[in-house]
Amino acid sequence: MNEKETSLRDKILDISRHLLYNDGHTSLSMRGIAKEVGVSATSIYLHFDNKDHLLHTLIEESVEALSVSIEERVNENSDVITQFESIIQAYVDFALSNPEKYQIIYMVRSEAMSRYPKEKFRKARRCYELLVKVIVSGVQEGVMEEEDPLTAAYSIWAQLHGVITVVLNQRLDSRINKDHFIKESIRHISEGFLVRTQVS
Amino acid sequence: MNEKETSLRDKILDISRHLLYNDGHTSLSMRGIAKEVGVSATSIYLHFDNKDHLLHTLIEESVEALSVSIEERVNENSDVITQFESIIQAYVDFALSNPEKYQIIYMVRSEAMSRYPKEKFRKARRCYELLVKVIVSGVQEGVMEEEDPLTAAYSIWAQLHGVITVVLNQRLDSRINKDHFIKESIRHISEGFLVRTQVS
DNA sequence: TCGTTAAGTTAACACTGTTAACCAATCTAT
DNA sequence: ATAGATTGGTTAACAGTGTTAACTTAACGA
Repeated sequence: MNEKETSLRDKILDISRHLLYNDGHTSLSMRGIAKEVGVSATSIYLHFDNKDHLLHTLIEESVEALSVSIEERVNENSDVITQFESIIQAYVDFALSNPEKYQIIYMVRSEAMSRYPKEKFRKARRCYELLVKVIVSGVQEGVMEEEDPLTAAYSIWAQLHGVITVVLNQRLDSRINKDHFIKESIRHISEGFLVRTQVS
Repeated sequence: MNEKETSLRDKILDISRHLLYNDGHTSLSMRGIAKEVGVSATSIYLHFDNKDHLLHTLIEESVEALSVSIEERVNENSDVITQFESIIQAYVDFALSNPEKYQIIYMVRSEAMSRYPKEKFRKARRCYELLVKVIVSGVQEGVMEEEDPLTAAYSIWAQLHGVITVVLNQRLDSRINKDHFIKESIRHISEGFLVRTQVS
């Protein structure tokens, strides 16, 4: 029965994620989730301590999915520049094709995040460390010039996050083509970190 | 009396901004604001249609302050590169020295923002247009190479926003020095848009 | 001085997260 | 096999939320 029927816990998570993404996180209510799942509101408390815990679990899920998605894509090629670019591309692709999961990472912010257990942040650092390793290799091979790879890695994530936020939150000017914006932004960001090769 | 005593409306806005920034926006309640102001909860409805309207007013205030702050700083010097850099610096400085106001622009997101009156977004575009003008000048003078200045402008804002978000939300690794991170990020971002001058 | 308006109030409604108390089924150990 | 504990669910209740309706009370103009 546990095989065919997905567990209540998972059902709660799935429906919560949908509601959270579609209706925003202030209108997300335990009662609303419960009704959608078809169960009593208090049943949720059998699987999650409280609303915070539920949200934190959603975030954790998303971070894990993002990490995996990036790790899958970067191992294949061994050329350091394409590794660098494929990490960036993987990050952006994940965000754009899993907006629910990506947004959730940053959506439930400030208030609930201040209560987010600190040790879970460390899990998210896997991505950072992967990028750091690539940057270090890049510096060794002379295609990058970073004195401080850790700072550089965080800077790249931050810039990418900004770009994605603007796109997903639809704060782009209507005159701007979304795909063009993304492509140009990625180009600028990675060019900002690669040593320029004199072309002409 | 209207001179010495600040209006109730302004008092509500001030206290709301503080509460919003300090306690997060889910724990911000009309009743809480009212209690802090020292007035009945329903009195707020005499000045704002509802909670959304109150939040939107806070955002508008902040956007206005940001715009003014940037415009003040960029007019003085006429060299196009320093103009470009001073816009960026002004944006970052505003965000870091007015975290309450800056964060509020993006804090009340997703759910409330979808109800944010569209025409007010246009007000925020003043910053963008200023930056676009500078980029166009930069291209003319040959210090930049942008085919699409509008897209470039949005890309810069987005990247800066990402960097600032990471800093203000304290999602930086503890091993990273904040000021160094900011300086390096700004450098990378603006270098990504300036034509490289062969130094050596 | 009467009517209108402005700025505030209290009472109430329909929500919210969360806890306590309870119930029924299932598993476990004697 | 059966008594006891555990599991997974329930309903009722509490305190707190946004918001509306109805009411007061003061100031102002005709």
